[in-house]
Amino acid sequence: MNNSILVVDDEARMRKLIKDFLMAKGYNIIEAEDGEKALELFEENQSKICLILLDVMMPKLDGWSVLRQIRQKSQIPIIMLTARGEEQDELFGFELGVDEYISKPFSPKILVARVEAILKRMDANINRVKDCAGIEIDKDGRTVKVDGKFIDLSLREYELLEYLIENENIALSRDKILNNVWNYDYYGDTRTIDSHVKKIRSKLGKKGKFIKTIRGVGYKFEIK
Amino acid sequence: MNNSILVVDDEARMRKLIKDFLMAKGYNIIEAEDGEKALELFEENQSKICLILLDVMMPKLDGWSVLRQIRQKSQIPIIMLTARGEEQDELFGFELGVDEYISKPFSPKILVARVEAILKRMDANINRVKDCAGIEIDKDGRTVKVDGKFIDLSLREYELLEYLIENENIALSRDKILNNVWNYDYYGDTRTIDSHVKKIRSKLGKKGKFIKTIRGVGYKFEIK
DNA sequence: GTCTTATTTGTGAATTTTATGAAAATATTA
DNA sequence: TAATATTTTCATAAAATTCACAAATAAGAC
Repeated sequence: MNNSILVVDDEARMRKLIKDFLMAKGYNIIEAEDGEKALELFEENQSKICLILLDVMMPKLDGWSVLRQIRQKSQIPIIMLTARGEEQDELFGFELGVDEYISKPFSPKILVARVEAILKRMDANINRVKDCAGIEIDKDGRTVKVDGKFIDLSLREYELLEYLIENENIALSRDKILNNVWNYDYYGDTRTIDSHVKKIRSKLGKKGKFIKTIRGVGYKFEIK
Repeated sequence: MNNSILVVDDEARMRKLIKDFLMAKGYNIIEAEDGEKALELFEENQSKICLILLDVMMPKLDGWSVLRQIRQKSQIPIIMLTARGEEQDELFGFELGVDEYISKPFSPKILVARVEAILKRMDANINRVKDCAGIEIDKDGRTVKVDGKFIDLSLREYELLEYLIENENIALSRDKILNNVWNYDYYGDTRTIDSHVKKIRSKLGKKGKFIKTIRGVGYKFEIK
């Protein structure tokens, strides 16, 4: 779907380098060789693009101008590519809405890491609904559907389930759960979690088994 | 603990400059004035060092050679310090495992920022999963895979294995193991460890042999 | 090779931990 | 305030793990 990355750089060699590494990670790449082209392509493919990699130094329209124009209508994440000696600009760029800088030359590892870090950060904020193997959780509506059917969860049940799913594949100790789902000043029995887990499991039906018990530790949400 | 940075540069003035800024940020600095010295010091202090700042141009053994030798046994983050005009080498350097470049002259602010950015990213990645010759251990999920297949470990089994692998290549006495894996107030039979080792070995299958017996002492995890 | 010592291994009882159901306490709503 | 729903606690049942013991095996010393 929208996993295309717009790469804007006047050097074909640089574009190719970036393209190779990001395509290997499963992203689709749209290339632009200058600022004007970048704006055009962004316009055309806005719905597909999830992130822009933008070189600062370019003929015709430079990176800062492109940035300003895009920021007038979109909050899409933008990573600026700066060359040597442009460090001084980095500090001022954040005001204009730069999400991150990568200075050339950069290692592919760094490139991929930053891109993924940013996308993850965005996802967390934008993605208010998450679907885990048919358990659909809508954080705005605070509702949960299992196989398309709404199920009723009480406040604690909902929050506990949300927390578990938020931390999919991570084993959570009872203490950690209490600290995050309950108020941190809760001093009751740690076993109260078990009761809630029991209820959630039964309300999830067959999918209740995705809440795994980690003996001696706590619980983990895991689809397996 | 391991917050030392190895700074390798033939110019004493440059080393001092870097040292001053990084020490102000709480890092411990180990200095080397040439490549040979760098390799020696890295060997000696491997467990303490968390990052290497490596000048490219040096007498005796240049930065690239040092890089290559270190990469043969360690994935420690390495930042190369390049002088102006050495740009052409940089792309090839990434293949050798350079994490980042900083070109001289650089501002102290940039130096510190890059160092911290890399360390932060490494932290996030290193901590999560570790792969030792096909034994993959995920601390967040508290799961262990052997050759891609999940194996079930009980609480003690998991913690013991994690402890052994955490201390790869270090012989651990039974007392030390008891103190670290069991609650410190455990006063049972020290032979209990043996039973657990046995179970872990059998669950690891062929790879169980990586848990070595150190007669008269205890055990050691070692891939050999 | 034999003797001594340490380790491995299998077994099952004791212990620990979790699940469950139900009741008590608390909060919410009408 | 009464009725209702939710949260918490508790007791017991069920499940899984831990651990001690002892026989078998292996390693090292002489």
